Amino acid sequence: MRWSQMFLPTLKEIPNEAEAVSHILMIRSGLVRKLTAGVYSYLPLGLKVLQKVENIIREEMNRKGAQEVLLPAIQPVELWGKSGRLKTLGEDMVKFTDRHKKINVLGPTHEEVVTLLVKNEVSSYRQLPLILYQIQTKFRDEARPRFGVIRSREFIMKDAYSFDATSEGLNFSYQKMYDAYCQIFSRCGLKFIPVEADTGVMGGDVSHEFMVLAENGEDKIVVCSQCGYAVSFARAECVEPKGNNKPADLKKLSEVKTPKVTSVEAVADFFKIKPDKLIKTMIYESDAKPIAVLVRGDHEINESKLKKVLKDSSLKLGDEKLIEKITKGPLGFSGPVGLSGIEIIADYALKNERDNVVGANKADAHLINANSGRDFKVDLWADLRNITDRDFCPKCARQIKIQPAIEIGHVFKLGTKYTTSFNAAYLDAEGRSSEILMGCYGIGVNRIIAASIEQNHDENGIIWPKHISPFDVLILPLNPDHTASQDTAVKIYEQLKERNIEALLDDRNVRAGIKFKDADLIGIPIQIIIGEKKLGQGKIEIKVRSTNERMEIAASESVNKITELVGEV
RNA sequence: CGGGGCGUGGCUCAGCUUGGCUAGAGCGCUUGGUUUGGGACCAAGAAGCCGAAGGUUCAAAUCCUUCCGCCCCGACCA
Repeated sequence: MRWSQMFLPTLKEIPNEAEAVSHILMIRSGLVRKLTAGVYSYLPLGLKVLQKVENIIREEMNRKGAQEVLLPAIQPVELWGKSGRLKTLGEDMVKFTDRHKKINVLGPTHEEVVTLLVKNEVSSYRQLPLILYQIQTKFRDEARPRFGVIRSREFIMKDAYSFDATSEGLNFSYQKMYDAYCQIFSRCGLKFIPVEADTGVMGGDVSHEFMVLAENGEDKIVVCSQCGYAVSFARAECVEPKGNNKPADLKKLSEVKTPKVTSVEAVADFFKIKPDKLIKTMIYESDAKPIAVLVRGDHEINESKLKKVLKDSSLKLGDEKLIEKITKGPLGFSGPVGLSGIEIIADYALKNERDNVVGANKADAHLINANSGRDFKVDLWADLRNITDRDFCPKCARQIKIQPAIEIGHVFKLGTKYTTSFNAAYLDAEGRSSEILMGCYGIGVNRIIAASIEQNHDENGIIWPKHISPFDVLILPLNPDHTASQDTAVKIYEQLKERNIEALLDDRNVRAGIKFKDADLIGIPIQIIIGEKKLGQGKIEIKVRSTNERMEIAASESVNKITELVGEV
């Protein structure tokens, strides 16, 4: 491709709309342009990268025996009512009413559609296992699109679905996809970490996320630099403290007037203590029954852990009315002392706490020196909170780190969650009917690009890993008026083309400085620099973008040398 | 959805506090010339109903009201 013919608008300045590095660089290097919040056009250079990534994905998926399909984006809303996800996905779904007054959704994901398809076509164990995948645009009306293509409302996803007769089969399919993902991300040149993950609205029990550490990530993962243990933040286990020894010299429980002091910070401030001496009491509603949940003042309740412990996925935080009914006190003054007719469940971290401050269950009052066992009874101890960076690794007990990351892939063992809703069953060799076991596997294709840039850039621009670079080499004849330079450049360009090496020829009639700056910005791994003086000595220069390494070689040998380099860099 | 910021040629921004003459700069673009290894220089140009609507005023980019859009923080989130 000749640059002068290419629609490749680069920007010198940092666009007003972008803050994250990958976002800034994607716009500056002419990969994408924004249409509206969370909606982007891909320009030729951006599309080339996208296609490279998609091809890697296709190769690895096909290698595992997955078959490509293309499922519809327009889906009747009833399908979503059937699986119960109309509610769970809620506002995130893009809906429209057609001329027949029927409501449709633009697919945010395709479990429903694919399950229905398979239910209708598969009825025997002989047709299993089956893995189907597609690469297609998904729509989600995100509450807050962010960081360019990292969280957008319209994005490209590779989604795959496995169907198996047995749980061993599901495990095998899951492992195949897991391995394919590692292969794909490695080939894309990403440093990634697979972590155990929460299943969220997808359902199922086992799940792994593939994370790329990046400053502008929206997710958090917990990593142990000692033993390498890594988990998603939501799932990270907090270790139960050893022992449960309350000394005998506990202080006396007493009430203190605390007018209008409700928040943890305010209470800590009022008593001039650290928030960790407080116990937060939250009233939840579980299976229509209220339950009191206690965590330390400086900790956050992790609702998905709570749901698991209580085996209740419909759990929700109680409203003001419920709190008043249960505690007989107003919101902000709840405490465990004197609560009756309600189960109390407490976080492990409170086990070794003593003489804490708690709400008095009446307006404008708190209790000091409250102690579990003596002043209130805990019905169940459990791990109920989010991990913090002061916690220790559950595997090796060293200090952990919490780091921001971008989720580029997620795999789930769904089991029968969808096949039950859609009654998708098969007959086994004995003629017995069973539900099909499913797995689902997603990759955020656009995110791979953003994540790659987050991970591979410098102050001058992008540095593409070789397999997803839009071109293999960039040829820069510096002086547009110097015929010998131009001729040499064109010759190299043509010869590379014959060898199936993709080159971009910067034949623009602009000054050298502009070519150099743009070259570094768009980040093609190998730059072939053809200058008038050096060419006079029969030499051209090669610059490796990632290392900044420069070498001079004889113009006559350039094509061989470049071919060699393309294989290496 | 809550909090904050912003909206002025294609891009980055000044002007707005304290209303006033013809709305500015740099980059980019067009034409001509000089230049040619890290975002050149000179000259001449094209390009804006100052986000939209309404109001106040002799007079509004500037003040007031409403709306729209974009970005950031949070809530939420395969």
